[in-house]
Amino acid sequence: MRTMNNAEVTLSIGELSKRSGVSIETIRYYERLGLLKPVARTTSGYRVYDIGSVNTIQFVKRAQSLGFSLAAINDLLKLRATKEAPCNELHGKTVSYLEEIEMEIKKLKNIHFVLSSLVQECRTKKPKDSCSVLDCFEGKGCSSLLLKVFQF
Amino acid sequence: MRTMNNAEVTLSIGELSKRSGVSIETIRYYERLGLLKPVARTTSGYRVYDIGSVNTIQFVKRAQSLGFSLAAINDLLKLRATKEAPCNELHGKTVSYLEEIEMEIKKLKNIHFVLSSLVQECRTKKPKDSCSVLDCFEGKGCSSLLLKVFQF
DNA sequence: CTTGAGTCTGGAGTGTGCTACAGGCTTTAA
DNA sequence: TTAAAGCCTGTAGCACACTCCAGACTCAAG
Repeated sequence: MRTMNNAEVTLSIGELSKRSGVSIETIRYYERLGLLKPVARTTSGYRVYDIGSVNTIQFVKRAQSLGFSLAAINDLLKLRATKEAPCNELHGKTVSYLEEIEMEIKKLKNIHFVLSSLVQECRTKKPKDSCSVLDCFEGKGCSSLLLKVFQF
Repeated sequence: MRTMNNAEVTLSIGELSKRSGVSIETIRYYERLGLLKPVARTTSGYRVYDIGSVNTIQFVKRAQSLGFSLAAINDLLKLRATKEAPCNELHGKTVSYLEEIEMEIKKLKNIHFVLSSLVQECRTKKPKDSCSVLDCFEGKGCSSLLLKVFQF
C-alpha cells in the first residue's frame, strides 16, 4: 500500500498481519469483536490500517499474555481510548482479576497437595495393595483429604 | 424400576440422575464418550443401570474436581476396570499432570506479580500521571518486568 | 382407556479464540 | 493482457463439557 506522507503510513491487512505477527483471519476476528477497526476502506472495500493498528494489536497480545480475555481487553481498549486517567476503573477490574488469580492458585495448590499425597502414600505400599489414587477417586480412604479441600 | 433381589437394584436413567446428582443429558453424554455404559437395555430400549453406575459417576465427579479432563478420566476408568494393580501407569500420568499444575501455578504467580506491581506503582503516582497498567499494555515502561516473565 | 410422566434418538446451541475454507473481486508484476 | 497474489464476505469447524430441543415411543396410575 502507498505511503501518504512520511508520517502516515497505511497498511493493508496482509502488511498489518506481518508486522504484528497475527494472522489475517485473526485480525478480521478481532474486528468482529470490536477490538480493532480499520482506519478506512479503499473504494474497492479493502481494509486500511496504520501504525496505531500495530500498537493496538500489541496491546491486545500483551494483555492476553497476562491472562485477560478478549472481552476484558475490549473494555481495556475503551478505557485507553478515553484519555481521562482511567486508573480507578481499571484498578478495580485489575484487583478483582488478581483475586480470581489468587483463588485459582489456591485451587491448584490444593489439587497438587491431594494428588502428591496420594502418590506418596501409594509408594509406601506393597505392590499388591490397591492404588491410593484410584481408591481416592472411588471414595475410599481419602475422604478427609478431599473434604478439607473441596465440598464433597 | 423393579428390584431383582435385595442385592441387585436396577435404576432407570432418571433414578440414576437423582442418585448421582448428574443430569440425564449428561449421563447420556458420558455414554457417548464411553465413560459409562448402561448394564442393559429393556426390550423397549430404556437404559438400565445399577449401583455400580452411581459409583462410576461419583468416580468421575471426584476426578473432575481434581482437574482431570473427561478424556483422562476415560483412561482412569479403563485402568480401574483392569484390576491388575495399575499404580505404575497411573502414577506416570499423575506425576506429569502434577508437573502441568506446577507450571500453571508458576504462570499465575508471575501474572499476579506483574499486575500487582503495576497497580502498586500506579498508586504512588499523581492523579494526572498516566496509568502504569495501561502503559504496560502499551509497551511503555514495564518491558523489563514483562521480559523476565514472558517471552516478549 | 386415557393422561401425564418418563424415555428414546439425533441434532443443534453455548462460550472462547481462533482457523479454514469457498467463491468471487482487485491489484500488481511480467 | 494475463497470471498470480491479495483481499472480500459469509459460513463452518475445532476443543471441551455440557445443555436443550423436537418428535416419537413407553410406562404407570387412575
